[in-house]
Amino acid sequence: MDSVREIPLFNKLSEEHFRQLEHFSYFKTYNAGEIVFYEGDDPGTLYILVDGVLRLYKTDPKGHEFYIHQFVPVSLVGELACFENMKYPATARFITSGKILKIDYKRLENDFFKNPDICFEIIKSLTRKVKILSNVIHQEMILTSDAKVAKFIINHFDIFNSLKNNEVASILNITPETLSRTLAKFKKQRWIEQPRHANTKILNKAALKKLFEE
Amino acid sequence: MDSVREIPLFNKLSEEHFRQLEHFSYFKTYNAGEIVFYEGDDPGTLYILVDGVLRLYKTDPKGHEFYIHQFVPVSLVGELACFENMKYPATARFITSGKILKIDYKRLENDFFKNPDICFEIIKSLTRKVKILSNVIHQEMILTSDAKVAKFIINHFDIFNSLKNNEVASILNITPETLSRTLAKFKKQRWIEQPRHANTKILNKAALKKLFEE
DNA sequence: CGTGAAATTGACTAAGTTCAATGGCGGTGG
DNA sequence: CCACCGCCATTGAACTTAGTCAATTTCACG
Repeated sequence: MDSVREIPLFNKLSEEHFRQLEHFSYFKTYNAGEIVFYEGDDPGTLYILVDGVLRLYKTDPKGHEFYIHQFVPVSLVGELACFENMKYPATARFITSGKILKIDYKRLENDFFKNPDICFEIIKSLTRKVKILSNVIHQEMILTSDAKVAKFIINHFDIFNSLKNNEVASILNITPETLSRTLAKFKKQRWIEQPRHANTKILNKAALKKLFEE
Repeated sequence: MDSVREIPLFNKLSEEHFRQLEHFSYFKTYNAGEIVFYEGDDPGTLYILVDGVLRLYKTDPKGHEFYIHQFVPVSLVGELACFENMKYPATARFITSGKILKIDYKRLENDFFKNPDICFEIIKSLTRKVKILSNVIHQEMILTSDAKVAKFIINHFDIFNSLKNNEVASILNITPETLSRTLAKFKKQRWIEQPRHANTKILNKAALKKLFEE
């Protein structure tokens, strides 16, 4: 994807707007591990993720990363900070290599947002984010560690199997030790099975579900 | 406020739309303590708070209320559940008596959302919510209890003074005991002072700030 | 005053994290 | 081929933070 014209968010833009947009936006490629913006950075740039996986996280005073979400293309990122003119509330780091369209927000004409199609896309994006954050709150504040692990195994079984426990723990915002102990507990109850060199098997889905469905 | 015509969200609506809207919406008054909807309820109703204070909270498996936000008029509530057709992710309860406009979402014509002014209001409402939830995550996941209390004292000094510690604790999602101990700690450090029958005095704002600004 | 709610305090508990030790496993290089 | 290295996983013990429970004191207010 090399042109703003290919971005779904803008698919109904007028030719005039396209030409404007091209003047104050550009594509940038990133390597895995590179930071797009830091929590606390001043706003002003709107990001559209067009390639790669972008992780959003906050950092606590002890330096621990608190995982919030991983975006996949095509996603609008950073609009809250821009709309509200507040510092970015989280850090964005590429997990894979990727590409982003960077847009100078301040130079976007207001009438840009008069376009109903753009508005609709923005509403969709914001709605997704409310949902994401609402889920984060549920997962982190309401569920116990056991419940989080059980939910992840059931709802993201393939991801669970493809990632190292290390990575799973970081997504769940628990330590690898806690994950290890929780899995040991599940195995002891014979709710799951982890044969050597093979995928985890769920033996008692109902028991696992009971942990996170009240 | 007795007419949909007075609601800012709709102030640019056509006469035609007003008449439509009046057909599938109605005002309802509530007493303090009454529930507007429960977490887990099926969606379908859009709420516009026009009078009173409405608390949004989740309930954890132990039955504790997890405070998320208190809305004041005029606020759109429940739009996420409606847009995404998902169960309400939290419970809404009136703290004071109040009044709400209930709108049957399914009967809203799609062209309702073609109205740019409506879209703009929805974007504003969603933006507010992303901000609210983002703050909730910061407060609850990143800050310690001490930091939460310090932040609340400084940023909501008047509210802190006007509420019972009981209430403050519930807003901060900590127990009254923890709040009491934290305040005792602050007093011992001479960061605050609490003369009998008088408002709390902040003696060392910088020290308090350092607790929640990294 | 007296009564019931709110606040305080102490001892204990619960849930997870931290730290440290150990074991497994795969890849690499002599 | 195997010894070594580094990363990951596991396990135990101590620690941290805040919640729980219970007893007591304070307070507001009729």
